[in-house]
Amino acid sequence: MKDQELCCDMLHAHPDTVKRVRAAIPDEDALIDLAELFKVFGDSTRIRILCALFEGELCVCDIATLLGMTLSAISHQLRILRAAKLVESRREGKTVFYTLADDHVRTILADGIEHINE
Amino acid sequence: MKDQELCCDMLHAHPDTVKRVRAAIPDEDALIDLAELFKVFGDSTRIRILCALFEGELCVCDIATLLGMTLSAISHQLRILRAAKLVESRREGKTVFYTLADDHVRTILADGIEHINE
DNA sequence: AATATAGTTGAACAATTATTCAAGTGAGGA
DNA sequence: TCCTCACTTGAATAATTGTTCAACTATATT
Repeated sequence: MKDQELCCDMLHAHPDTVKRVRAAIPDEDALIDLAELFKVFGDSTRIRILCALFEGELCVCDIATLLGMTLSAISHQLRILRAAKLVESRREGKTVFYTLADDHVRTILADGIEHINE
Repeated sequence: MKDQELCCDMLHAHPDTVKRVRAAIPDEDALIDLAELFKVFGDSTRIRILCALFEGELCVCDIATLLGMTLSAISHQLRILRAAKLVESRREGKTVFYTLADDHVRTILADGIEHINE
């Protein structure tokens, strides 16, 4: 990140437009959080896990079997999904079951699918 | 990606559940495309560009000024946004103006914001 | 034609990240 | 208590990716 003067001389930038738009953009911290959230959706393993959980509660071993991946790989991804509050877990004996945390997941994925299918 | 047998012995996996869910999950190619789309949203520079374009058409130099970044960096990101069909460009003399390609961008970002603010 | 400006592009570098491997929990059974 | 199973975790590695730098294109001006 450099000074604006070093970017280019910026003589061409439209000062009024820049001023107006700058006032309207959300603060940078909020946008970083937003990017972090979408980063979580930006991996096909995690998307596949979320889609699997659309059908209901699943244990880690079921998810691993479904995706043909190791327990370890799935567990690492579930950790990221948990941190983003997209999934929740409950233990029953030796088994840990995962579910979708809320309906935002469905909504966001549905919007994405809509954009692709046009 | 390994054979399922190598993942773990999978004796614990619930075969009926696995079978049912496997039938319901979209095919892998579609989910890879979906992940690619969200990957584009998963960067705060690109999110900031999209938010700036909410306010209307902007030239590359304006965007660079707004974000305090180089023309080159912005141009690289605009290329990715164009490839994902999230923005469109038109040239007017030496200047290239960018706009949002459609309303899906607004919808997807709004859903993301909603998830964060809960 | 020569120059300047707005923007694009390719290569290189640094930083991030998904998966693997090996070791570690925690719960149930013998 | 010892063992097994379901899962978690940390470190290492390979692949991906954002920014910079330098070179290039395209348009306008003189």
